[in-house]
Amino acid sequence: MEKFTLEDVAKLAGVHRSTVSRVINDSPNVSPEVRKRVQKVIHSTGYQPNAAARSLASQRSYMIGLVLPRSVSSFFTDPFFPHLTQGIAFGCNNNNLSLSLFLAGNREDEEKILPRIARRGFLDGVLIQSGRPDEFLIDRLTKSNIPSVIIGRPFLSDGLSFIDIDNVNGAIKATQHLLDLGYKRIATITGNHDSTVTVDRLEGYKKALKAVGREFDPDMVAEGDFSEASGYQAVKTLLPRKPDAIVAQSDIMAVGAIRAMQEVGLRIPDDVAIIGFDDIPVARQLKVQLTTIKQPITRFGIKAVELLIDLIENGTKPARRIILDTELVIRDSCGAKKIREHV
Amino acid sequence: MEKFTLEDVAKLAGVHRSTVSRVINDSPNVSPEVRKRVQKVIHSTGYQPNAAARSLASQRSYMIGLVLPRSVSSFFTDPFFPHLTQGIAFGCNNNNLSLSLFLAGNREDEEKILPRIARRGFLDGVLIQSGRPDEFLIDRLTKSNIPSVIIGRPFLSDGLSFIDIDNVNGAIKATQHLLDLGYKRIATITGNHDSTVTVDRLEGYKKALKAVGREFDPDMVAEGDFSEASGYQAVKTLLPRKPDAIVAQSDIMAVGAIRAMQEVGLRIPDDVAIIGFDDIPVARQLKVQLTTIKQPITRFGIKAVELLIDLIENGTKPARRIILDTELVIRDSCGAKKIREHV
DNA sequence: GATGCAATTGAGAGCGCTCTCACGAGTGTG
DNA sequence: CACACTCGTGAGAGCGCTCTCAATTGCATC
Repeated sequence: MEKFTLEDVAKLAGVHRSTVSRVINDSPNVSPEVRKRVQKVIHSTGYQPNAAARSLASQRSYMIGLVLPRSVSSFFTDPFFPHLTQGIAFGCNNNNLSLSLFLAGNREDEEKILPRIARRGFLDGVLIQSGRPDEFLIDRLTKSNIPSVIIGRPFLSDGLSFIDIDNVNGAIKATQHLLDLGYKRIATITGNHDSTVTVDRLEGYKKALKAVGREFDPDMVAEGDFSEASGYQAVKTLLPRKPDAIVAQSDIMAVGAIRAMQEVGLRIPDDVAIIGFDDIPVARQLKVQLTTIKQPITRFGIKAVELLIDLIENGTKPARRIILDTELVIRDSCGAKKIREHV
Repeated sequence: MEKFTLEDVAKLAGVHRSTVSRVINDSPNVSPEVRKRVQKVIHSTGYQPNAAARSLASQRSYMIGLVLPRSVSSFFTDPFFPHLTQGIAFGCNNNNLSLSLFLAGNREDEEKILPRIARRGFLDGVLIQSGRPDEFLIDRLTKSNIPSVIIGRPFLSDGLSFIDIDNVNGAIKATQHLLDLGYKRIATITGNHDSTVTVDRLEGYKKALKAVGREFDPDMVAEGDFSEASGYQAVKTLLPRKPDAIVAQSDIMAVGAIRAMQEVGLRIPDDVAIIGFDDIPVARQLKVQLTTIKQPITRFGIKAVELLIDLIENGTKPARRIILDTELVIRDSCGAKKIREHV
């Protein structure tokens, strides 16, 4: 098992190293008998080509990186990220790629990580979670010419390839749903303002209101940070404004919001309706199941990997963009299933 | 920027490739002036050694793998895993290692992943999350001679190196705390029974009861699966037995349990006390802050990486074990801070 | 001034693959 | 039967590093 190389396989099969290489990379130019003989040896010996040698010779590592800048601290508070990571891992498994994970806790980490990521001969490409407006890692990595796909629209998307879900439209659907049900005082809990996700979902919220001639009221907006605790806090701010419905920009913030409302004895959806965003499992597990905007999280991850492969194989120019659709999932937290006598 | 190699740096610095290599790997035998000159060139050109070439020549990849078998589906329902992953990532950053992530969704994934992990020249070692009793991946990987550290005591730990927290003792502390406060009918919500975590924590619970001469009552045990929903369900089973306190084997199950109890109007800790396990952030964010057994999650991850490095550098024999201590964190969910007139 | 020794540098043989090129055998064509 | 052409295989030159060994130098020693 120790140090078993191509050469050894070749000897056992009575052919030249080159031929074994051809079999492994299923090149067409090998006669059926020889191919069979070589495959038999490979199988019986459990031979696996040396990854480093292969990378060096072929200039391909078949490994991609997933980079989470320090700004993505919600990796640990929002189940969205583990799910996304899972989707990406699936995409990698399906395409015989390996996935390398880079988590930066602080600026120092980012500095330390950067040269490792950009090192030639290491990664074929990277997926970078978009972050704040001036994202150090995105800036550096995209400049380093390594094929990169940004997960989520970056603030400056010029010339960059990215994949995102249609946040604007998703928020429109959510707000529209509440409007259709006759709610009048629709508040919203946003993520942190320095995220395009927040910006886009807020824009959708505004657009939906405008579409029915409703005035946008800044007082009906509370800023959170995509954590459960921030949803809880946001409700404290919002309650004095007497909303009858809330658009939460993430399910996990909706969970926090519900907790806060239940504490003061408000019933959902009777007193206040609430709609989330993401459709993570917890949405289904609440006592009052959460109506939400479903993101195709797993598909999102898989598509991201496929887009990156496209860039790796066919060049990064021109920049490509993929926007995935969302879906309104109606459960119980907005009262759509009851007959509403409102309006 | 394209194809800039050691040789190019050498030419610019007017020395031989070997010398540049020495500077990069800070070998002592380089004169100060030359070292300075070479470093200047490296800096000004932004040179980074080719990872594949280096791995091939040195037989070290400076990359380790984190393997999550399909049985670890709670990666997505329990925040414990993202935190652990973070700890591991920190450990890697501190030691200039890269981290490769392998998530298996099903058996097919595991088969597909295995040869990639075991490929020579790819990983220096692997961290494997322990799983079910007959874990396919653990079995295969440890047999393949790649240095491996199991995260969490495996069922069959013979000859394997692993790291775990002291689950038995942690559960003793938890149960003891409730006993000390005078609770009489202490129930417990466990994880899935085919996990050593569950087994160990249940054992601690039993031991603590026995230590004070209390009989163990199987009816006071409800099996969950470390998910919030299972904690919720478990309470439904447990309530008819009228417990006055509950040891939940994870915070997230405690959250579910609390939700269930609040729904039927039980107050915490006045009607039922509850203690969790893990000390994830949510424990602090609940209205009634959760008393819990704190795991040093980040340190756990860092230590795991260090143990693996030890195995890589000094050989895997004899097998090494690290058991980390837990800590009782007293908050409000057990009533310890009020003066109890019970007993 | 011959000798020994440490410090510094250069030379070059790998590491285990891929991939182009050359070669020989087999096939078809006029 | 000479020719071109395809197909399968072998040869061997890299890929960009590391690391051992040899060569060179400077300096102390006797």
